[in-house]
Amino acid sequence: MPELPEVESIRRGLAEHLMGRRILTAQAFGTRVIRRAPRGLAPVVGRTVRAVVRRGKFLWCDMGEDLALLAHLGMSGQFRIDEPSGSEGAGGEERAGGSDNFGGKRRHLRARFALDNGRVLDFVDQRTFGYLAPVAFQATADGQPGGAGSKRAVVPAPVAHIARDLLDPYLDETALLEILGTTRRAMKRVLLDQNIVSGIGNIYADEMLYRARIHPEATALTNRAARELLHAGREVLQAALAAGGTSFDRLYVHVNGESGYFERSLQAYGRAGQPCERCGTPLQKIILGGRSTTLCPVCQVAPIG
DNA sequence: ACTTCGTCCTGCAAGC
DNA sequence: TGCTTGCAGGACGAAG
Repeated sequence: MPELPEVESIRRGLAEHLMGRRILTAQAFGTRVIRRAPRGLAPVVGRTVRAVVRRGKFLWCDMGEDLALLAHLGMSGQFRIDEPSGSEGAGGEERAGGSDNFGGKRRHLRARFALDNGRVLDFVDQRTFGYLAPVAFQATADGQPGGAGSKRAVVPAPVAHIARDLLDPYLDETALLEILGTTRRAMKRVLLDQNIVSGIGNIYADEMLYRARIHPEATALTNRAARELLHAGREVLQAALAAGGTSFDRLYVHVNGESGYFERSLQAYGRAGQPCERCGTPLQKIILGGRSTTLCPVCQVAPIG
């Protein structure tokens, strides 16, 4: 489940390989990957990648002339850049679980782009929650003129409602703290709401709340707790980002969906039943908003103002 | 207007 | 052993 750190790592890898590259051909396999692309992938053919940009878990190639190739990885989407089939070097495959056919049409291949440097960009996705769509740009609602030090942004239209993330220097932190302090929704729901703060998924939401010692069902936080949550959140994201930057191979834009993740440093997610690293209490698993949630029933409390 | 819920999809794990 | 069932997840549209 790629969240902000993973998507940012992928963005960097893509930028390295795609900047200035022209797309010669674009092919979608099946219709699901282009379900949000009325005209399919055709609009990007012949266009050149000017930049690779991210907002929350969305990323896109800026193709200039009011065109973006928008991508969401869903749960299992991967980008891969390969040499032309048949010319791959021997012994280059060392990845655990690397059972894909190399050179031919690999399993779960959803789209393929031919680049002007002879390489191929593949979009691979097992669970098909990801998608690609050539779209136009639109100004965001955030950064109201005169707003607190925020800057207007222009993003692909389908992303205009997505908030900035915790690592975004233009995040309106005052407004976010206000929401955290007054909301009547469970705090984990708020963290997962991409319209409030973006980039956080089920894994890092649990981590942030655990580290900030805040119960996932806590509502309106005290100012102190809200600040603590943002602080813990930034630490979690930055640590994961630092770890993710090291897992790149030359031609592989993405870490392997399973093994490449930053699970080593996770203290809450997926550890239900195991002892809390702080107090030894077995971590508890609950369902919140239809999503599995892991927490320490002793350490994590609902701050009452 | 606001919040919650159901849906999409596939592979793996657990249960009978 | 082989089958069925359940679970996982992000984001969106529908329903409350």
